[in-house]
Amino acid sequence: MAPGELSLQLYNTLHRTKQVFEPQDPARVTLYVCGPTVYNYAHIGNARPAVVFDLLRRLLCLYYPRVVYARNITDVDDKINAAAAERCVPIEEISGHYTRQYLQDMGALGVRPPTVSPRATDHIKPMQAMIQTLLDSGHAYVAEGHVLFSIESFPDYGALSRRDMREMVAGARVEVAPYKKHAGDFVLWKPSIEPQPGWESPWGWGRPGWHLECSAMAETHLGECIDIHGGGQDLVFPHHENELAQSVCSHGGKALARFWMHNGFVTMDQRKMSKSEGNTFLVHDLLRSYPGEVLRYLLLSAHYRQPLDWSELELERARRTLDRLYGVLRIAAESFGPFTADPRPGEAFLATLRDDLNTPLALAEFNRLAKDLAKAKEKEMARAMAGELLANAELIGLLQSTPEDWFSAGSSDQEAAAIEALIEQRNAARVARDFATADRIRDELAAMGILLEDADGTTRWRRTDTWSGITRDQM
RNA sequence: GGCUAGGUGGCAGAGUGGUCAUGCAGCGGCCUGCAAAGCCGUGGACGCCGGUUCGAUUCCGACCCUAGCCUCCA
Repeated sequence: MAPGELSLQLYNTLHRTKQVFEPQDPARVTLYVCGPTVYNYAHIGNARPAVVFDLLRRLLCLYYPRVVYARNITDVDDKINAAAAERCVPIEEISGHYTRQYLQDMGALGVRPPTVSPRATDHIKPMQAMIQTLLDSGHAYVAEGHVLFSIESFPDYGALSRRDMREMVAGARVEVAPYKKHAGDFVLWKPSIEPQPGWESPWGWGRPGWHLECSAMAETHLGECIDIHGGGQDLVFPHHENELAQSVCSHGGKALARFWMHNGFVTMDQRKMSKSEGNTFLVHDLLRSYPGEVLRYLLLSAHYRQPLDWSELELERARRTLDRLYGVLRIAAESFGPFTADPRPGEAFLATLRDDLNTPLALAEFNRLAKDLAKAKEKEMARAMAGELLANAELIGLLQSTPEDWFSAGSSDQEAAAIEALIEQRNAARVARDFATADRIRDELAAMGILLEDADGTTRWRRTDTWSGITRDQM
């Protein structure tokens, strides 16, 4: 990437400031994002990092020939054990089911599969090797069947989350396990008892601690130092702090990641959405009422580091916005189409994204182009606007349907034919100035969830039967 | 209590030391048999108090308020 104007700036949590991103090796850019623990359906808050870092990955791919993106699957965890026990099924059944579900739900949001999706259970060997290295170098100790990381062995501990461990001990609210040397020490390996999952190890039959999984998987797939490490803000402490400590100490002091990026939360009524609070919306459920693109649009409508308050009202606005964009494309295509996307997004649009993924500004660019497209009077102009709009949309993962598919929202060909037959009848009535009949047919269609629009001598229709019921005066 | 973010028009949400965000809603108009959609135009904002400055929403300081982390959590 050229210097200066064309630079990519990313906010680095480590330094709490935006910095110009330069990869260690432009021929192989590495990105690691903490993926889901698969014990339940993903809620919309879980989807935010998936969407945000999917976009970052798409952007990086535009400038670098090879981007290796790893997003792990945590498939060994006490919550999975609990879910399995509760439903009296094998652990693999829980993790397998929710892994598939996660990939399906994220796919519906336009999230492309990462380059690798490593599963924790496939990386027990490297985890054990890392633990041994930490034991050998005096950064870890064995106590009552556990292997613990000693935070006092790592002077930089707390640097990422800016925490003073002495303060934290003073304010500790939780009872500390008696075998810990320091209250902040965390588990690398812990003993298992049936039916918990476990593996043989030099420290007895057991399973890995959560933080260790990511360190080992990142090392295996991306190497000792990765370019960008991402995740939700709530992972900064303790997860990422611990991950960083383990990796740095087992790699002779080498940094784990050069850039640390954290997305803000999705909230509900200003409160963090989380499984433990029970105030979640599952992606799986939302997809029954809204196209994935609507959810993606809403997730990208605020800057990724800002909180995003989730509401029906905002969903409806996102849908209307996409309706408008598709509507402009539909009408313009009738006169000047079909359109094809430019080979590359517009430079103004790219500049917004290169500035720490300023998606609200990027989406504003859509409005500018749509406005110009709607006003275009000649083919050349229309094609230029639509080409740029579609190229931008492709990069950001929106407007991936055709307008026809978008507005018919899954209606079968038969249904569509029936609808169009009624529209014919209505238009015949209109020509005959029999407006009573025309309006009756329109009402009939409205009852079926079909909204009509007469413009430019044609009648267009769209499905509205999954709409939320929020009316204009409520917006 | 410690730490980290943030407080922008009716709502959502960018940004900036002095000319515009953008979208939705509102208001006026065009178009329409009527609607809907679209188009044109339009008002409205920077938590509070000081300071720096020719000038601050933007920089600095105090204060108030909100959220998050400190315990599993995207």
